[in-house]
Amino acid sequence: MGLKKGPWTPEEDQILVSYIHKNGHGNWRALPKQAGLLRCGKSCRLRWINYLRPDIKRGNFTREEEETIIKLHEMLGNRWSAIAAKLPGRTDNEIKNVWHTHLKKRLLLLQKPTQSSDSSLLIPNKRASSHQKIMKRTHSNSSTITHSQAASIEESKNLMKNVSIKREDNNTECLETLIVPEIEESFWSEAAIMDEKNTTNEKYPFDSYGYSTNYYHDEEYDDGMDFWYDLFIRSGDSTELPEF
DNA sequence: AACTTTGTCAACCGCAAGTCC
DNA sequence: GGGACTTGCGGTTGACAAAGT
Repeated sequence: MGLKKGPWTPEEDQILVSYIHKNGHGNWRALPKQAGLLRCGKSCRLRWINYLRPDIKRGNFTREEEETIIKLHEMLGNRWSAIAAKLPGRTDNEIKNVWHTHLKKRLLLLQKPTQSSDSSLLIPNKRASSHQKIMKRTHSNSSTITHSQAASIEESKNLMKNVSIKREDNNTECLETLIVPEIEESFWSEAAIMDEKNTTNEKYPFDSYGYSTNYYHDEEYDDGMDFWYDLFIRSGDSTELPEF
């Protein structure tokens, strides 16, 4: 009762930091009362662990850190604290956020579709609009299902093949339709081979993580994932399939 | 320019494990 | 042994900013 919630103010940060520097944090539950903070102990602990600790590393994750997260997640699953233990200065919360906002989508885009049952993750929302434009020409060949139906289709079905996703808005029917093209098998195998060999050539200005290979830079793509996204889309249309 | 949608990330919540008495 | 309390973890939420319409 009477405890504050929500974002911490600089003043609260200052109080917490100076208290811990002076007294340590023996008992988190008792700490806020002793320090004069209107927060629960849990909130104080979280703020210290995730933000105020002196050994916290700030700034974007490096490529090496991202690769480490991907590899460790492959081995450990969602054990964020265990993953964080291998990345000095990074917190489990931060790693969890990076995974959900960047790495998971990146991997899903490059994974074989049968490994995912959640079609909503196959296409980053941010790109839905341009994707919609690109896909209009294939519209006539597709059947239509609702988004929720698509999400519940079992792994046995290949969601990437001629499935359209109907979007719903405030219970109104079908405002727009997204069509996911059939992907040539060669797209996935080629991407995997390229990544394994760390190949750099004109066909692949970016590796599968979305980083520039430095050999070639196409100004059309300011983001390596745009390159892969376009390649992904084009590979579903044999008339525009790049030279695999 | 106004409104809507989407992405990001700090913070919260519930639960399980650990510790103390 | 077991109940009360504390700590730590992972999933989820919500505020805010940026991007899109």
